Amino acid sequence: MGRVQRFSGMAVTVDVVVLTIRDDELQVLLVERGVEPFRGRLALPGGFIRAEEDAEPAARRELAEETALGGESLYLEQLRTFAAPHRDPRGRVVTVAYLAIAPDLPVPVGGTDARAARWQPVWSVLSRDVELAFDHAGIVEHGVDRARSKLEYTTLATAFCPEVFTMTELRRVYEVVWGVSIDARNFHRKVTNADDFLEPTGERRVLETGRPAALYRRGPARTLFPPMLRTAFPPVLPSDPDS
Amino acid sequence: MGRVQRFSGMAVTVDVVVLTIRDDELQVLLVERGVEPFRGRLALPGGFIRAEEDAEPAARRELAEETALGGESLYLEQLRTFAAPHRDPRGRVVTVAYLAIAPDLPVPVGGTDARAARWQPVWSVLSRDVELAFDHAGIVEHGVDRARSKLEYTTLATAFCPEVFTMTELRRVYEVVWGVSIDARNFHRKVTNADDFLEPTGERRVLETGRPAALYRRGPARTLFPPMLRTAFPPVLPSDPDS
DNA sequence: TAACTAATCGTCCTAATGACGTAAAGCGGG
DNA sequence: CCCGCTTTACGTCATTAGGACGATTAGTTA
Repeated sequence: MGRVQRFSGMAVTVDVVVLTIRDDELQVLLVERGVEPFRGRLALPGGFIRAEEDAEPAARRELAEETALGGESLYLEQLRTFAAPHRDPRGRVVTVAYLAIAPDLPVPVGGTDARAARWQPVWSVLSRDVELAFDHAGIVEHGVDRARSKLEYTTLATAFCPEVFTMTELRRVYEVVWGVSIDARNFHRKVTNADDFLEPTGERRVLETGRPAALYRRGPARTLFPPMLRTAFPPVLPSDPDS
Repeated sequence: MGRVQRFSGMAVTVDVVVLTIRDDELQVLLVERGVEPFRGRLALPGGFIRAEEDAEPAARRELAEETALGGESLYLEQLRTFAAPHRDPRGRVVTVAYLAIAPDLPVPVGGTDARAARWQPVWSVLSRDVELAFDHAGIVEHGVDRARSKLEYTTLATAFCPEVFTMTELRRVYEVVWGVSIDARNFHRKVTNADDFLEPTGERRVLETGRPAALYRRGPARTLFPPMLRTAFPPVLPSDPDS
């Protein structure tokens, strides 16, 4: 059986948009590039898929190598593939982009790699205040768009939360990602009515102030019914047929 | 600047899941393979991305070459990328899968290519009664899944319809793709209330029997609000909306 | 003990929608 | 020309989801 490279040999990479909520802001994980092209510029963590490796394991491996983010508790889904002919000045590079959602991490992630990994508010990327390498800004846009959509009809919001969390923490996820404010009482009613979205742990957490909050963990449901519909669509991004 | 093939040279292809509704069934467009591997087996239309070509143009080109389907009125969106190391026995082939939706075509499509293109009911693929080449059965599953979901939140259903269509034709799209039956009167009310989903043409079509039906064309809306929620999720396999 | 804060529960009212009845607009046959 | 048949179009009713917002609860700190 002949090798196929004679048809079209292209480099294939993975890039990961890791989103989290820090300081009541939606933030994305970026690494500073140590080599040309775009040396010193911020970019998404990622790298080449190995010869005997599927795309998703490659995404988890690159994430672990560059940002010391363990893949275990990390939500990861394929976003879309970017294949514009000249998106990489080195030659033909096709990248499979992934979207990851992480809870707010107790320690700032530092790569085992030479490059420094850091969290950056997504608005600074979407507004182009921070310029990313390659077409990574567009990839971040797609990732944020996907996350915003999936909060509506899936239980993805819990991926932003730690193992156990309060109702208010979950509500903050929606508020921060969507950029809206939500009535705490209606949110509480709706979320507790949705089947298998949340499981009460029975425990409660005492905060500095106010009534102690009940603690929940994610339920088995992956789709949300009835969905959390955004009545008004906040200013976001250019429209996109995907997601 | 060095070439990048030294990192990981892989063949990159596109494959297209074209869905339509024929004979009140959801059908997928397949081509018979003329070469090894899987010679004679049915497969999705597709082929290698050219050196200076983006993925979506490649999908439209392959579709035109193999199935004589013009890309103009065709809805096309990226589905996802399949990159399992041994999905192609010839070597490392990564494929970017696309989903296309077409109205029922007046003439059966014949490829300008040597291979014959034909429509096949999706249930025959999903049930594995018809075995496709490579991992294409799984790709079809993803495509059908995507189409079913997007009927809920987007105006994708109109992509199954011709330029102008009746309310009943649109309702049949939902019934066939979801495999459910829908009350014609509630559907009519809901669809006409949704903003910018449909535009009445003012014309009406006289059929052999029954009251003439008003004709509509797609409105500008791409998302559907309020969405068409599936209350019950039907079995994925054999669909029989009648009876 | 009072003041304060945040979480939780409850009430009202409107919009959405499932179930289903009924009228309208074409046909063919007597 | 009316009648029965078929399919589309419109209406009614009852239930439910959900937005706005009042009131209560359970902790804290002063």
